[in-house]
Amino acid sequence: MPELPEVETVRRGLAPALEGARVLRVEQRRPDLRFPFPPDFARRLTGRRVLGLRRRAKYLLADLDSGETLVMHLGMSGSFRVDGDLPGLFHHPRDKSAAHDHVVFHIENGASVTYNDPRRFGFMLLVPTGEVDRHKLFDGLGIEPLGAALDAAFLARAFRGRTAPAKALLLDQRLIAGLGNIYVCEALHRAGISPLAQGGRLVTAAGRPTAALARLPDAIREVLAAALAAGGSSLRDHRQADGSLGYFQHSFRVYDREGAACPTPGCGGTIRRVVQSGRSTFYCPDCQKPRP
DNA sequence: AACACCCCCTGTCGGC
DNA sequence: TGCCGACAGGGGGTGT
Repeated sequence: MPELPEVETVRRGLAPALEGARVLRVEQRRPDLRFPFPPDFARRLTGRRVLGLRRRAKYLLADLDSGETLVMHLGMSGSFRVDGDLPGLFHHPRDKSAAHDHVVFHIENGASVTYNDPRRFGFMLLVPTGEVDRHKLFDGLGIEPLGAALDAAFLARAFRGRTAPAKALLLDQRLIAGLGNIYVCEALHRAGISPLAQGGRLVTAAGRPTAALARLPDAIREVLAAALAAGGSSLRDHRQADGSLGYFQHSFRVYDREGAACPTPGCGGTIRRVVQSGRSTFYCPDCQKPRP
């Protein structure tokens, strides 16, 4: 599920249950996810109050009154479920296998927050709050794609001289942090840029953004904003924390649409699927330039 | 340094 | 119906 719009949607769903509330009890049902849980994981959370729930890139950060921050990443298949009768929350069916309910946080307001992750590519860490930015995972992270730093000049600096394809550069979390396979494909289509184009070809000899590259910041912002407004994308029945389904997948223009007509007005092309760096890329060979 | 590839793990889906 | 390979929203690690 989780690229920036999905993680932010999860954050918004969990915040009412967690922010300002105290953790009464934690069930940690296995020793590890992608990585081992931190030593004394449950004990270090028990009795702690959650001061705030933040997001950085695709990470969720729960700042605790102990001075530690619970760092959570959802990997490919992680999701949270909130159960309880807290105002603003509601029960929803446990439609995912309880065999993959790996962590349950019992909150003093009567809610419980369950982390489910079949593939276990997600993970949880505890890091001193003041050291999060210096942590190995965060130190090299790139800019937030919805922040003011994303503009054509930034992309020109990032892409200049690079031979890697534009798709790979946009997926590189050290440049821009938060985009994933879906929204990179969607943003490149909206900007009319081929995912196969070498990054450096989108920058002039003088280091200026080409016209195509100059369209990319708005394309990224627009697709992320639209996805956020839709509550993210729900593939394979992934649910938001409150049990509802995001619906941006109905607005995909290219992702998972191989063989479909390109939605660009007057284009007439057909969406293609290719593999780049081992992952599917969807694009329109007719309106995404330059052609490979 | 930059890039390509493999891997982690489970579930699902399409083809035969 | 059953089996089997391909593939899935991420990203860390390694080899060239």
